[in-house]
Amino acid sequence: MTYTSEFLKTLDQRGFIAQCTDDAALDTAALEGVVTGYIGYDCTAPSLHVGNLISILMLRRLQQAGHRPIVVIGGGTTKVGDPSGKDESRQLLTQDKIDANKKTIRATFERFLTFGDGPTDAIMVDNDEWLSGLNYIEFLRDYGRHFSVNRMMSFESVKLRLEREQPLSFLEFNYMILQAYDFLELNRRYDCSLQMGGSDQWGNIVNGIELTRRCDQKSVFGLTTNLLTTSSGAKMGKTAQGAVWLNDDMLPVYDYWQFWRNTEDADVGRFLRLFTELSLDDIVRLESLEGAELNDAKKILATEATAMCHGRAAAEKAEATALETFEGGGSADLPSVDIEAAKLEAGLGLLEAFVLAGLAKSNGEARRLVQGGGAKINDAAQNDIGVTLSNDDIKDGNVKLSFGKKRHVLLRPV
RNA sequence: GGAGGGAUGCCCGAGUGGCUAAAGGGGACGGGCUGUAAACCCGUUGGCUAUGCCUACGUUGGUUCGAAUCCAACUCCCUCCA
Repeated sequence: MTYTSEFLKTLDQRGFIAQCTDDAALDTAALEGVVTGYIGYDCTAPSLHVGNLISILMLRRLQQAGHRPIVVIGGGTTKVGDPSGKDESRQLLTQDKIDANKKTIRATFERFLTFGDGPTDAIMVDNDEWLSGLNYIEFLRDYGRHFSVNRMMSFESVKLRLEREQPLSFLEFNYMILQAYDFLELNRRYDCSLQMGGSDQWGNIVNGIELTRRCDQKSVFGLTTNLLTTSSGAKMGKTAQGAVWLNDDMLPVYDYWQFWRNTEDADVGRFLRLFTELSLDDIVRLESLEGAELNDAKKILATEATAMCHGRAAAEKAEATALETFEGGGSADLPSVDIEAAKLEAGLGLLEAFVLAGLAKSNGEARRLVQGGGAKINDAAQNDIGVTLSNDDIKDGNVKLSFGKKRHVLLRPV
C-alpha cells in the first residue's frame, strides 16, 4: 500500500517493512499525532551486534519522523530466554552478567537516539521493573487466562522445537507471555501503541497486541522487519572473528568498516537504504554502478554505516586505513596488539606471533595458515613455520602480520 | 510409575571390538580466479615442547592384549502408556 505518514513512508521506501498488523490504521495514527513505539532487547551479550541494527535504526527513524521511541532493556525477560529462532535452550545467565550486559548495551543506544524528557525524546526502561515483582497466581488469573495453549503451540518458535524434537522448557514457553505482558504494561505506563522487531518476533508481538485488546480494549500495532540475510542466503553478522559487535571495545572500528566494505554486490542498494541516511536519489545512483565501480558504493556504504555507529571521524579514519592497506601498501592505524619487547628481542616464533596477535586461535590454526600460503610478515609471504620474528622485522615501530588477504594486525613491541 | 528410542567433532550425521583424530555433508578458514564481491575450482578443518605425545564419541566404573563400539550404574533428552 502507499503510505501518507512520514514514518511509514520512509520505512517502506527504505525496505524496512516485512509485516504490519494494520498498516492503514498505523499510518493514520502516525499522521495524526505522536506515536510511541518500542523494541525490546535482551541483554544476553555485552554488546548488541549488526543483527540488532535494523531494529535500532527503526527506532531512530521513528524518532526522526516526530514520534517517541522506547528502548526496553530485557533485564527481566533475559532471565527467561527467548526460544524464538533457536532450536536449543539458551544458557541461563546469572544476574551479575545480566546487570553488566545491561550497562554496556545502554551506551550503544545513545549514539542512535536522543534521550531526554521531551515529548519525542527517547526513553529507556527495563522490564525487570514490572516483571520481577509479579505474583504468580495473580498473574495467571489476570493474564494467563487470555492465552490459549493450543494457539501458543502453533507459533513458529514453539513449533520449531516440537518438530525437531528438541526440548522446550516451560520456562521458555512462558517467554511469549511475558513479552506480551510487556506491551500491555508499556501501553498503560507510556501510552505505547506500537511494538516493532525482527520478523522472528511476529508471534510475540501479536500476542502482546491481543493481550492489550483483551485486557484494556485498546488496539495497538505491530510492525516487523525482515531478518538480515545476504543475497546468497547467509545469515548476516558473522565475521571470521565472530559476531559484528556494535561496541568498539568488542570489535575495532576498522573491522566494522571492513564488514560493510565486504558487502556482496547484490546487497549494496538494499544495505544503503537500510543502513545509511543517504538520500534515495544518491542511493539509486550508487547502486547502478557496475562491476568494479560498485566498490566505490561499498566504500560509501561502509563509511556512512560506520559513521552512524562510531562517529564520522572514526569512520573516516577507518576508511583511510583501509585505502592505505589495500590500495597504497601502507599499514598505518591498523588494529594493533601490544607485545612484550623482550619477547620479540629473543626471537618470536611465527606461529606464536599469530596467536598473540589474535589472528589465530591456536598454533595449529596458524600452522595451517602458513602451510596454506596465507601468512605474511610485513606483506612478505611466509611458507616456513619455523621462521622467527626479531627486532629486524620492526618497521615503523610495528611488525605487520597478515592472515589471508584481509585480516591484518600490527604487533607493537612495548 | 511403565515400555521403547536416543546422546558422536562447530552443526547434521555414519560408524556396533583393532585398519578411527573417527566416513559423508554443511558451515568456517586459506589459496586460485576477480573488483577487498558473488559463483566456481583446489586445499585445510582437536591440541602440543610434534617421525612422538595428550585430549575426544553424555558421566562413572567394568570386561578385554585392545572399546565410540560389549556390560553395569548414573545423568539428560525424545516418543508412547498410566
